[in-house]
Amino acid sequence: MAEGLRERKKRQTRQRISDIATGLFLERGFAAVTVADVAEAADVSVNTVYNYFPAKEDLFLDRGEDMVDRLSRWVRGRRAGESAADAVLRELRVLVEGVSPTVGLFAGYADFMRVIADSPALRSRLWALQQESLRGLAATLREEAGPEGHLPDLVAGQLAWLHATVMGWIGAEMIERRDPAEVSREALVLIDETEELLSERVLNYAVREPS
Amino acid sequence: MAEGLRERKKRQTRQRISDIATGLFLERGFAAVTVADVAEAADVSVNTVYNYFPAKEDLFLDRGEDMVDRLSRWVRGRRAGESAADAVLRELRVLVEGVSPTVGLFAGYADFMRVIADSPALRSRLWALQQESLRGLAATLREEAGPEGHLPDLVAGQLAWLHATVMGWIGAEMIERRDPAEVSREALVLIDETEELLSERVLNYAVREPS
DNA sequence: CTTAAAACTTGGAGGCATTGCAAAGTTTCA
DNA sequence: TGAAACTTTGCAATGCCTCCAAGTTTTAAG
Repeated sequence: MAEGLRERKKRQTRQRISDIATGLFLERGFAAVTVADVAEAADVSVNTVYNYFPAKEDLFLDRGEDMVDRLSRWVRGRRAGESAADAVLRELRVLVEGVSPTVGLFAGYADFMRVIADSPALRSRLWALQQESLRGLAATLREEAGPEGHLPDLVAGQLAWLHATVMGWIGAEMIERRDPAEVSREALVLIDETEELLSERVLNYAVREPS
Repeated sequence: MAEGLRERKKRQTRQRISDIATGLFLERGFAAVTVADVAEAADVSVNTVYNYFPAKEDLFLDRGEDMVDRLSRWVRGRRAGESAADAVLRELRVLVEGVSPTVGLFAGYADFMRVIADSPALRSRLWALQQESLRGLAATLREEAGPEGHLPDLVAGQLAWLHATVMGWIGAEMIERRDPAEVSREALVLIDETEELLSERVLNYAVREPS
């Protein structure tokens, strides 16, 4: 059964509102655009906007929500013989080395980050997403390596910190309008340095047994 | 020159507003008390409240602001032969072992934490304070160990994470109304486990030379 | 094809945080 | 004592967000 007309329209409307809102925020800044502005530009009522998005911040950070699962996904998909940390480091290096937009390595990311950096509300929401990511990763590690003790939470904390640190650094550099390829190269160095700060205990946690 | 009447009154008023607000929040929760309620209870106008506190959240987290300097202070005060991490671990252990209210080890902390846990706005503000603490610590480490490379930021990240993790765990346990002495004992174990996750690199960073 | 139920949209009213402004009221200091 | 400096206050306004009741549209059953 093909998905109903209703579903399709809903997704389209949601996407349209989010796109238009993002455009306005990039153009004028987060604070300078009201929800009423967004509603008008998207040709819906303010109530409809709130029907799709719980809060104004979600209009801008809608996409970043796939970032929440990223760490858990990477760990769940680790290869035989790889630890959780190995998987995270490998996946991160692949994206950074490939100058992937997924990690912010594209010219337009500067504008995006500036909007966030200038808005306390958006920064807050971003931290909240990172917290969620951390919680999710801890849950995954408890599933994969047993729920005993503090280790799942502690290792999750280390890996989430690693990820947040690298992403934060990239954001800070990109906001200076630096060349993505150059930032990519230096980010790889940062990843190396950060890896050296992780203990063996962390690096060898939750190794997937060879099948 | 004795401090003027004006200064004294200002400090008293500020303190009174903060105290009354805290009492109301503890009693009814953060969201259920309006700024107008606080103003009325403190017998001042709403504008006066905003004169002293930038936002509603600051009425509750006023005290937590000494927490911002804590890590920097500990590191700056490290003893001869001690690294930054040594100092943080030592000071933290002293407070935890002493069942100090400073680290949340007192019965009333449960109510305090519940108010925060129930309010996204307060949680946000708390993260913001932690971020500030991290930034401050990184600055301190750059002063104390030289500004080259990423190391000051990375080590600051590790130490701030350690502190936030332990404090967060204590908060979570105290919110369950557990016995402070018991939580203290277990927290010491957590600190041990966490220390084992720090690399030698971190543990030996910024050692103060024997004078 | 008709029709009732379910789901979506909308307008309107209202609560609350926060800001700006100008009119008092108070404290300081010459 | 009187002007300067600083505080407090009332008032108005903006903007986020919620609730509610009245339409509209889509679905699915008959």
